[in-house]
Amino acid sequence: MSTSTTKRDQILDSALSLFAERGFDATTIPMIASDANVGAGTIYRYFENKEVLVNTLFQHYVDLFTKTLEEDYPKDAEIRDQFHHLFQGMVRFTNEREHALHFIKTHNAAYFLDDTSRSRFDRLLMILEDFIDEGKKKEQIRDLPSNALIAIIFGGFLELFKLIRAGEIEATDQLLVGVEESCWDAVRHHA
Amino acid sequence: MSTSTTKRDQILDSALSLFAERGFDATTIPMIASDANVGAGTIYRYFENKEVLVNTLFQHYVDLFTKTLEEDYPKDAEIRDQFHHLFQGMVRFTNEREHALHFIKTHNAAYFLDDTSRSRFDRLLMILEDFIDEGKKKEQIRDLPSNALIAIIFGGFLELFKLIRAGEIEATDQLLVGVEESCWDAVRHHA
Amino acid sequence: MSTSTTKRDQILDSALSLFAERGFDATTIPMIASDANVGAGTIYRYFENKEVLVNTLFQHYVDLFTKTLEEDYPKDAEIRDQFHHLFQGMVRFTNEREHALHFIKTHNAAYFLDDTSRSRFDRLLMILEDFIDEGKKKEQIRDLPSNALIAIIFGGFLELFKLIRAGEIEATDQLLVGVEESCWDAVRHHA
Amino acid sequence: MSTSTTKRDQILDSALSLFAERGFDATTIPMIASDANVGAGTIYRYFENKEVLVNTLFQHYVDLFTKTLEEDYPKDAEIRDQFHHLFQGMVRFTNEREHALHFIKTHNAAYFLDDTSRSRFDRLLMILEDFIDEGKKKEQIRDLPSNALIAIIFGGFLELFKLIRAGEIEATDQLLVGVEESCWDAVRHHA
DNA sequence: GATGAATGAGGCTTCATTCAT
DNA sequence: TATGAATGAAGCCTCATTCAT
Repeated sequence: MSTSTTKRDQILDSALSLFAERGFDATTIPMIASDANVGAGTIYRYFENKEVLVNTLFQHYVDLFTKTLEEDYPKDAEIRDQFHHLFQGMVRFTNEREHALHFIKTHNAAYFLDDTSRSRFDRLLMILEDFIDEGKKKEQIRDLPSNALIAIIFGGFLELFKLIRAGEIEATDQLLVGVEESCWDAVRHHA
Repeated sequence: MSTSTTKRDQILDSALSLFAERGFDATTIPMIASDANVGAGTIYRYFENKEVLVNTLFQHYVDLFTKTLEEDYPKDAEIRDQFHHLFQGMVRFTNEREHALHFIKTHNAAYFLDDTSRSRFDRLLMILEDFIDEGKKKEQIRDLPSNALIAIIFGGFLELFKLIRAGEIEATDQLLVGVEESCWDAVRHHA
Repeated sequence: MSTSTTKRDQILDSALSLFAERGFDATTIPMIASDANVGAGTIYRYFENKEVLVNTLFQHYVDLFTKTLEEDYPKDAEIRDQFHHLFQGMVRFTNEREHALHFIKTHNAAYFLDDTSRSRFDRLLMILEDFIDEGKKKEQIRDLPSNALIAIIFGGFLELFKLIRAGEIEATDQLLVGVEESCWDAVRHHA
Repeated sequence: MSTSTTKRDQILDSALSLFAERGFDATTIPMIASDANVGAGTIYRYFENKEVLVNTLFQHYVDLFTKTLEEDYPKDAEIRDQFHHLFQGMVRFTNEREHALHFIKTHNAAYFLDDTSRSRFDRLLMILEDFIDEGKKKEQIRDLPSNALIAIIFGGFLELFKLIRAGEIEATDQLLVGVEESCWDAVRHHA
């Protein structure tokens, strides 16, 4: 009856926090094992090696994030409402999985990512790109390169959540409304 | 007066590029030595150990960046002009020292930074904070927590320069003007 | 009375082939378990540990080989006929248990053999020694140290069967007759 | 002025004895390091990994043995004299490098040998094969497959030297003369 | 001062062995 | 009795650091 966490999940959870906090290279297998309360050898029953573990994790959260953004996406709504949907998605995803977005952000260009990981990440970017491109066509979004605009929102948003995680800012609704407005002003077309 | 690069500087230069490109943990001392054309042992004549090296480097570039932002700061000018000064500073610093800002960005929360490094980095943030706070007092900057606003500009700006360094965007003047405008719109008070 | 192979025998069979083919150290318990179609833990119901398993196996086949040589040994026949009996024993034993003699050969000086294994092996050698000694007394076998002569026939014979197992030579009757003659000429007293 | 043994040679020497005595898989790098009085890491300055070490060693001694057999080979002499030359070569080689021939013998079919090692070993066999083939043409050597005859001499000889190394037989000149005669009788054509 | 050979602690990974089911 | 998931000791190998030259 209990929502028993499997060992595999414990390992993935521990790996996520540690990779997010210290980075892949500074995180050792014994660290993950000890944090997950399993023997070091146990990790190898579930993941062929450390790189497979990090790629599995990366793909899992990139896919989850992608799903979060795509779910109930208001295809026919106003650009501003679509932006709101995406922003809310980021917020919700970050709240549910404290470290996931930061992990994705800090590892998306890493040398150890395999082709699958890279293409999953590209798919994620494409969602944002499509949104930006449509907004530009409707002249509601600035005429700057799409990836530049993505970088600005994504970068700003994540840097902000680092502060929230560090406890330096409290994530009130009011703050989030303000930040959303700020990010929107960064990308929207100003008359 | 001589322009001859000292061994110490060669080491710091090599360490900067390698740390920026691969990260601290994935960079080995022999890699730095070989890139700097010195023996591995030589590094230890100038730096007690790898952590001292990375902290020295971090402090050096944080200070240099701080100086760049402070130099000729238009204390009495309009907020918008002050923002322009800061933004130009970031651009200039990034252009002069290709890897420095990226290195600072990717390592500013690392587990191996010592107290001095952390406080130097805080001092850097304080410049931005002071600017923000003054702007808020004059009601020309949004009423959001200062560190939140810093996160947004800093985060967005750096994410953007990652793309430029990766060659995915060309850093034309026009682009920079557009990005500056975008960042400014993110923080300024909208009527 | 039943011919059903017990799990214990399946384990011993698999261990024999694997030890013979790959050697003790390169053979893992999971390999043996999987080849024997039993769980890895099951092996430990029958054998205290890997060393006990290999010693059990070694003793089993050394004893079997010993019995093969002793069975119907023509005590009162000519030396040449006794030699023929021994040689035929080796051939028969090798044919019946493809890997057994090779396993004995490659493991008879191994670091993990216990005293029992060593003494059983000595007993095997003694049969050959007795034969040699009697032959020397009758001046039908060369005057060389017994163990030297055993080494020569044993070594040569086994090296030959390695080739046969590797498929590099076909074990025709004609070949075996020739080899027997060759080995006999190596040990017999020449006028 | 001293014939200082280099560390590389110390490592090779220790590896040779240990591989010969325990086999490749049962020999650990720390064992080799400790026997050679070097740090474990030092081994990796000279050999990329354990497999490169064993292949280097194998090739070195196969080549040395090959050279020993080829040197002053009496091309135009009687078959018997050629046999004497080869046998003396084996004896000399074994005396000079106690473990080398045994190492070659026990590892020549190992799974970790690379192509170079295999082809060097084939070259060694070819010397023996050529001798045998010529002898068969002259009807002075038995009509048995060449590799079978090689196996018989090689196998017998090595088994014998195992005894000598173990101290169970003393390698007097008289013994060696007798053994040579025995081996010769094993391969020669009998009227 | 400068070097790079040498070291050994510590990381990744395997596998003999245990034990709950 | 049989299993195989779990463990952790130990093996291979890397690399920060030392030190003789």
